[in-house]
Amino acid sequence: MTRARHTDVRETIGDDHPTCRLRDVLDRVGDKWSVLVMDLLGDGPKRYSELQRSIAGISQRMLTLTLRSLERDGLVERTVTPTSPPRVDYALTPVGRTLSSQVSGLIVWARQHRDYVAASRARYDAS
Amino acid sequence: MTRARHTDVRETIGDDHPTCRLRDVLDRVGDKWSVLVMDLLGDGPKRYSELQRSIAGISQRMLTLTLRSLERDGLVERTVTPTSPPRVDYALTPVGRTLSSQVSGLIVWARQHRDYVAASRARYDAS
DNA sequence: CGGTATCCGACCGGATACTG
DNA sequence: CAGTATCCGGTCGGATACCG
Repeated sequence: MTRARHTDVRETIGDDHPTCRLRDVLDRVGDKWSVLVMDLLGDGPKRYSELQRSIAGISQRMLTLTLRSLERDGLVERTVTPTSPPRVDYALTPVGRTLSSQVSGLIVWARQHRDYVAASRARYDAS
Repeated sequence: MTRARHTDVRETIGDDHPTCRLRDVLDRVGDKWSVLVMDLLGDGPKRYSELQRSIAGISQRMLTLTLRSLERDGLVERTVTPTSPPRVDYALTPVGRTLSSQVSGLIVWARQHRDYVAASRARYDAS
């Protein structure tokens, strides 16, 4: 939202001119909390409190904001069971699952190459 | 298998050791400029000024910082030709290419689903 | 339980100026 | 051409408090 601040993006990157859209989606992937949430939800629906426990370090504020934007993008579905106290479940939508599998590929990459990256950094910083 | 395809994101994130390295790598993907630069370099080596021209909207500062961190991570190689004026070329390393291909998967996803995402947002914002 | 509202410090990144 | 240095406004996100 209001990413328009960042000037007019008429660029040669990608084939399609509105790179803003492309960037919007990539920003979603770029968000570290979104990635972690989508990865967890790839395992199946989870309650709010489950997510909060699983992602130690995330603040209530950020968990809510993350879930809201994922829901807004149609990647996550929110289900409220009006018991008392209320129960809220989050699950990936079908489209959300397709993104989740892409993200999963990235995570696999990250795990496979983290030693390489760490070594590269050490070497770079040494010189 | 219910959770085999997932990473150990369940580890705490509060303590910085185990997961933060994973996150460091994902942050690289998360950076919007890094993604664009890697995508461009996927086509072959490029000069500094070519990148700057292709990615309209990027500041000189950010292009330099982005390239430096990609180089530090061993994903991009910097080659200086000491002519006058100097010429600097950037190219993906072999490992950089493997990440680049993951990234292109994401970009393909983004193109395929950008209408869906846009529609979801419109519907969400309307309610 | 599952949020919302508000404050505020940290950091990110654009603009600008200068250099080998 | 390919950077580095500095300033600084804006945003992100943690902490805290409160609510249905």
